[in-house]
Amino acid sequence: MTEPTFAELVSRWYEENARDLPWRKPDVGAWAILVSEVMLQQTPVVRVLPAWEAWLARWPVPAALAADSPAEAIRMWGRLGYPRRALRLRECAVAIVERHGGSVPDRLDQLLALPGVGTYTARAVAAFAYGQRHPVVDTNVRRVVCRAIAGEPDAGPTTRPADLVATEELLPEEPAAAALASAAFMELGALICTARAPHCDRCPVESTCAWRASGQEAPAGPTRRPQRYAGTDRQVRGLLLRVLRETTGPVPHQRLDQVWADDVQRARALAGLVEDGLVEPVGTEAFRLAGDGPAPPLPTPNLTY
DNA sequence: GTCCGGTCAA
DNA sequence: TTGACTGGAC
Repeated sequence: MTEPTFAELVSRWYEENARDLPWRKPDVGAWAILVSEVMLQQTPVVRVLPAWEAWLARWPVPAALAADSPAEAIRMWGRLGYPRRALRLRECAVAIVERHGGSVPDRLDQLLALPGVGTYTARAVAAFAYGQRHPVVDTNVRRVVCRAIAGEPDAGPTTRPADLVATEELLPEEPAAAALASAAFMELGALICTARAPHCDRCPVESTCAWRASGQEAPAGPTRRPQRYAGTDRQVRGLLLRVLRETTGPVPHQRLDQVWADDVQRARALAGLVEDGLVEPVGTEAFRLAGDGPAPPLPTPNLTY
């Protein structure tokens, strides 16, 4: 009898303990999975859930989103944060229509070439939507592998090629089992092997965890600079965008002036939104969400002769 | 106040 | 390699 592997232990735990998330249901297509991965990039599951449902109800296929305006995408993004993701997801839909006939590609290089799709998301879609064998490494997986295998207290701030290799070595050979294991690693990091207060008493690999065995050392020091939000351009961008989102069409600049008192910072934030393609000037006195114009005129039947 | 994280551009 | 990019939960 051989000992169960690390991936087998975590996968068994996953099958008993995974959260019941809608994008994990068996009949969910690649587009829905791609949308969920982009939304989850920097955002907790609970906030993504309603936005994902609404987004896919409105745009069930990439071509539907590609045909709609950036403004509508930004509006539907709501308060998920990092609204450039909405813009990129729409650009991604356009690219999928133009390059791949409207179907989410299944090749890693083609996924990586899509706007807003990076190392993590490309592998997540290839694995979870298409059942391919790829290491899928987000911050949770990096932490799990770093602790349980290397015995180190903390993973580095970014995913490095070595992290992909270390994770790949843990995957079962069979592609579907590998995809399941990747989902299981992520879930373990999200629910048990959490950053600050891990629940080792409920961990399926506690007995083989190198970090646990070595005394569960705390991370050496702060690995990240303190993050601030209040008072930053980020906050001002958010406030400006909220006003624009809640209005259809142009908003007079006087109304935008009310969201933030500091003229210099407000102007800088607004210029940044324009620079990012989220907002566009209308004349000299107003701004609107990108493409939030009147519907393009329908071709009118020629009745004039 | 503190925590959180993938992508992209600089 | 570093920093910009949000907004909600705690």
